[in-house]
Amino acid sequence: MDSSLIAPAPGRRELQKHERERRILIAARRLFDRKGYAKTSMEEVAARAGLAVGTLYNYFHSKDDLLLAIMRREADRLLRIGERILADPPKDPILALAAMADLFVESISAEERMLWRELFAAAITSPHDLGARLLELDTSLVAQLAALIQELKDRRVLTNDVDATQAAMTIYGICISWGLAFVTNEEITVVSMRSGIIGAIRMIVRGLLPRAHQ
Amino acid sequence: MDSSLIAPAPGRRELQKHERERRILIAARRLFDRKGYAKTSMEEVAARAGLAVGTLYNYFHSKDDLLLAIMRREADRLLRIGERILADPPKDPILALAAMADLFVESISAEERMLWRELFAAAITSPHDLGARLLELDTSLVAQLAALIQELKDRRVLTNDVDATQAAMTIYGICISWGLAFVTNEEITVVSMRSGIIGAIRMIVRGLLPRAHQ
DNA sequence: TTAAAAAAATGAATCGATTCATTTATTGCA
DNA sequence: TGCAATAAATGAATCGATTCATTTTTTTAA
Repeated sequence: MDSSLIAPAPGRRELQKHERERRILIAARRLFDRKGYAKTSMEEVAARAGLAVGTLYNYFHSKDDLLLAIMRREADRLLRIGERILADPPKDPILALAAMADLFVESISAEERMLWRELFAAAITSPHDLGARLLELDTSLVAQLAALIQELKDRRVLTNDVDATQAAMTIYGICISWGLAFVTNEEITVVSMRSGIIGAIRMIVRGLLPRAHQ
Repeated sequence: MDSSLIAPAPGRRELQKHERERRILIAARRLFDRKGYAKTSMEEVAARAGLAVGTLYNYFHSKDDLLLAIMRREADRLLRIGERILADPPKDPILALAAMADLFVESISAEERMLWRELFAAAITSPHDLGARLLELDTSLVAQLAALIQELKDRRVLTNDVDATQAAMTIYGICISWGLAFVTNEEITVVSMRSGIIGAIRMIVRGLLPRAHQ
């Protein structure tokens, strides 16, 4: 008989671990989507995954942690697309920055806004834990944005006065504040969030002061 | 004998109500400051206020609601100062906008940042409840900022192209994102938050495009 | 193959926010 | 003043996240 199926063989444990983690994530995802994050209890997630509650905590430190794991995929996808834009950015600075902002818009609208809302709140509440892990993402995105702006400066498309990091943080901050508005306000659509962000970018690029040559 | 003290007189209930609300707020404030919001239980607040837990809920819908009531004062002060700035704004647009932003900085740094952090998180989690009430404040502040920008446009200090509301939302968004960074990151000081915000305002006012006349 | 060791799973217990049926206090009125 | 009506206070009960001592499974080594 095949001992790898009947009798436990070395490595079995590792496989089981992945399989269970996957099962937990799928169960949680399904329930969070159907009933909402707050209304879903860890008991329910455990039941759907065919495990005991305590077991969930061997895989994820907390309910929020479970949520982060679910949302993480989207965030990673985001960074990869960002790399691509960076490799060959649009010539127009507004379009280039808008392309980066679109990543943010897409990722935040790819999942239930309720889930992002809970994730944001959890990240704020535990800055050392969840928050720190989301911050890594922020930092990477700001770095990408800063690299793009530096590139545009080098091409003389943007003024040399500007500090690329500062500009990146500012634009990213605008994305965050629109993102927060979006996830907390059902009246804000993906379209209005997008045009709000792009409008702000256009304004920043052009400036508020009257132009001599106009 | 004085019936208003010994025997219940009409109006006694009303007085008692205010007194108790005050006692609850003071007790909660003291405990939140000393032990932190999360570590303080409603039982403790009740005990310190000399009441039963259930009674707290006759005065405040939830623990978060209690927190909001504590922070509310600061927010109202903010709006009143905003009115004053609006009445006689600095001539320089950057200084004028910075004065408004300073309000935000002051109010957020006047209390324990941990309390703002919890309040922000709670507002995000319950957008219809707490969030809606904080949103009123945001809306008022954006309106003040927009009024200021309109004033600067009328004086021809800012370009006529700009949409005052859009600019106000953008600048306010930057304040919010810095505020979030501040409350979630101990390394960010009041000074660095302030200079970050003012730097961003300067950048927005001047724009990123190269200037013909430079 | 088997027994000890290590890892993982388990679910009862804890802790805290919130609810609600019951009790107590206040008010309005005769 | 005394009684019914109303408002407020009460704390035991509920519900859910999280912990942890115990049990079960898997691995290791003889």
